[in-house]
Amino acid sequence: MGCEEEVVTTLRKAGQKATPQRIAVLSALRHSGRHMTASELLAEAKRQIPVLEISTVYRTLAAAKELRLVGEARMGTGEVEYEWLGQNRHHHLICRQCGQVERIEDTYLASLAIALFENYGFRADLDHFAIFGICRNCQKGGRG
Amino acid sequence: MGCEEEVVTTLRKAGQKATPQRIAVLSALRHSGRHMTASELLAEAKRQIPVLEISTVYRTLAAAKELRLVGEARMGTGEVEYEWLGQNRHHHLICRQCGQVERIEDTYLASLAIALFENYGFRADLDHFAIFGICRNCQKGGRG
DNA sequence: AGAGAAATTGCATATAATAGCACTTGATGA
DNA sequence: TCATCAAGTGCTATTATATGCAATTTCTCT
Ligand SMILES: [Zn+2]
Ligand SMILES: [Zn+2]
Ligand SMILES: [Zn+2]
Ligand SMILES: [Zn+2]
Repeated sequence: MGCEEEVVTTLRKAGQKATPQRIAVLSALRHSGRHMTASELLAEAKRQIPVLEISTVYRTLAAAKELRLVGEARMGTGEVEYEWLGQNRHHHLICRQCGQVERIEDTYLASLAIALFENYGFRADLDHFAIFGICRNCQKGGRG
Repeated sequence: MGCEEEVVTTLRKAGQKATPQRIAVLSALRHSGRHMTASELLAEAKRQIPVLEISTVYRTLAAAKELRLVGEARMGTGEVEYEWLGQNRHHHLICRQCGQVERIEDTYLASLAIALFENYGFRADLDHFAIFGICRNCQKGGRG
């Protein structure tokens, strides 16, 4: 299934409207396969919808986040980064010193979710975490 | 040790200057023992330093966060909430449906930190997390 | 106590993100 | 196909946070 079709069916299934604006923004994000900021998405989606407004981009992303289609993370740059999640879940380790970003799979956070459910009955949505700290290299005194 | 003295010695030990502005902001936060927003802290600290500016409050909090004296968390309200950490570490579970906030001790996140260190050599700073999800009550169909 | 360097502040301004509101559009079903 | 109506959009205004810079203040050293 292509980006557009998946976006359209998912929105409709959730009782939301599949507008050209949303389709343009979300399929741009899904298609890129990487983190993108709201303004990057605006620039990209404007190629299809020239009148598109940044507020529509934000509202689209907020709605898609509710549906857990996209994840967001503050990676330490000024702007929030968004990413298409679909079924997959992953997280990031960010070094406070050298800025290096490492991607980690969901395993570690998944076991946290299990522990929280067993102890608090809380069903945690650990979709896309940014975890700050010091990387292996910088601990050794390296500059990363 | 009172709020002010602890703030002063910690700042000096870290090579930072203990200005009246910082002392007022940080000891207000420490003294309150709860989450406070930047504007609440401005209002409180202005009682001592009437000329205090909101930008100074933000810069003070950013510096203290670097020193890991204070934690910040986005709890789903519009504003970032700050809290004095000192030596203690805790986290919060926030229900996306009813808004209930539960406080959890550091245990769960501490074992995540251990796993990340063993597997990636990454020393994670899991100071003060806000974890969103659905609480026990709301899962049962309750309104929380 | 006083000089000097460096950090910090106030002020003005910029940027990121959100919200209100009137108008438009997509989905639904006759 | 068309009427209906809630959801979504553009536009504007607002809020929260960050930054540049000149003036001030703290700390250190003498
Ligand atoms: Zn990611
Ligand atoms: Zn590093
Ligand atoms: Zn807290
Ligand atoms: Zn709940």
